[in-house]
Amino acid sequence: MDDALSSGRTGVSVLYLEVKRQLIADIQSARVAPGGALPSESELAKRFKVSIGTVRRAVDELVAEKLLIRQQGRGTFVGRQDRARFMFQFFKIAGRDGSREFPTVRLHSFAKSRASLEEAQALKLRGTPAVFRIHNVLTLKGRPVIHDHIVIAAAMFPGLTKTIFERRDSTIYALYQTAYGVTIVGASERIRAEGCDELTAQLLDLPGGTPVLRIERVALTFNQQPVEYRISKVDTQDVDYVARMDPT
Amino acid sequence: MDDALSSGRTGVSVLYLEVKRQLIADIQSARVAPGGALPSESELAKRFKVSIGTVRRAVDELVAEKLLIRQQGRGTFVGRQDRARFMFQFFKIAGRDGSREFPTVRLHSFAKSRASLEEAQALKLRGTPAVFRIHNVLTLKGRPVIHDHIVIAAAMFPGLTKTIFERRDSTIYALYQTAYGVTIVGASERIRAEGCDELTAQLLDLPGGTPVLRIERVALTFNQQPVEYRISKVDTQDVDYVARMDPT
DNA sequence: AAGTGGTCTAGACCACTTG
DNA sequence: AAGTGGTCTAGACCACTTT
Repeated sequence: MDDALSSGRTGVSVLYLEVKRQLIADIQSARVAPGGALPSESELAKRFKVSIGTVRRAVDELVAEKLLIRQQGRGTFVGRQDRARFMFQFFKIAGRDGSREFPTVRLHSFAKSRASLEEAQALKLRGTPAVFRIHNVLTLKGRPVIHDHIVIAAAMFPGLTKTIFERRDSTIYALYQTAYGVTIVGASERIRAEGCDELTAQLLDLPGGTPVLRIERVALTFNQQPVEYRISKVDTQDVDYVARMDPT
Repeated sequence: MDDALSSGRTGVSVLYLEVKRQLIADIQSARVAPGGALPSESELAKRFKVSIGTVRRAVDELVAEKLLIRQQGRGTFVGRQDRARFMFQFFKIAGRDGSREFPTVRLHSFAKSRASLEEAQALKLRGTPAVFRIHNVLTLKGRPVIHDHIVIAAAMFPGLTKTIFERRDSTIYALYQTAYGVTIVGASERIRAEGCDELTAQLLDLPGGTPVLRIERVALTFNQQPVEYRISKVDTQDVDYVARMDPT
């Protein structure tokens, strides 16, 4: 993170996008660690040889994308995958009354095996590569309501073990970020209703065939690269999946 | 839409928010019609006695909220509730292969009656007010897959009849906007899985009790005011509800 | 050619945090 | 008091659309 922008002013300027790309590169390569402070805006303006307004525009977008956090009077910091952010951005389950609560997570199984074709496709991997396969049971208000099946490429998380996974002190996405430098920036989900399978019935203590929500999530890092494929089965007798449709 | 900003610079400035409020008021009161052009940015800057950059910031946000549409070289226009926008912002159902298609809509029933307690609460109305109650069947690729139950306050749509409703030439939200000046700006949804009821089974040609997606939507106009309460039952054998989780 | 939005600049002044 | 982000200004220049 040292020099002015190299881009040869390619006809169509959009200087601020070049600044933004540089900042993303600096975040991605961990030249600035999660939680760490960026240089001040005037400093960045000097380095990139642009006006401070142009830096602000680039930073504005990164703040909107939650990669950076501004604090007036203090500075601008690299965003962290903490609990609050997880609850806000990724955990869409709420009680009938609208209550939102961080779930208790119990690891049911952790294994290394080969991806199915469907899983490999979702993760954009070729063949049937080695993956970690994790089953979790999430509890809300003392009742098991979610059965998560998580699949991640072994190649992206070298040396991951059951112990490391269990001993994490925050969210799974925080583990990805701090231990493997993999920042989840978004996800896409596909949801449907189905009669629940046997494993889910057992884990959630439901009669077989009870209608459950099936949420298929692909979590993405920079450049839309898939990181995690997760299938959640949700017992929606007491909870809902809540979505807001603000103009995108 | 005539004078400079009246706000007495109340300590904390945020001038651009004042401009934004003014512009919203102008849109809401239909001083500028849907599809119509706003005055140019320099014109607005003069009227509001602010710099053009401040106008731009206000307009930027309204564009992000899809209330305004900018077209370089042409002008800035008030957003319309057309099919494209409906598909993009509100219609979240896609085929297994990801295909998105505008559904064929068949009116099943149109009636005026009283709101249930639950409906009144969702629409933030007191007592059990008169409502229009509409059942629609939506078809994709020749198969009925969605059963919509729509509830709207009669008071907000005076003179609405089955004929007016059926003869609309675009989306329901376009009808709200053009015929009643009610612009839908967002919605919140609660989703769960349940065994399908009898009416839905009949309309979607399903065996009773088949797991279906139940989507409860409250569509909102300005100031988060509820306009429409809609319960959609979706047969997710061939389609999914798709959601993107970009940082909000 | 005239008018619109789109980008960028250079700087003023304010609000807030820290030492 | 010094340093940071937050708002606002006044203007230059560019890209695009319309006449």
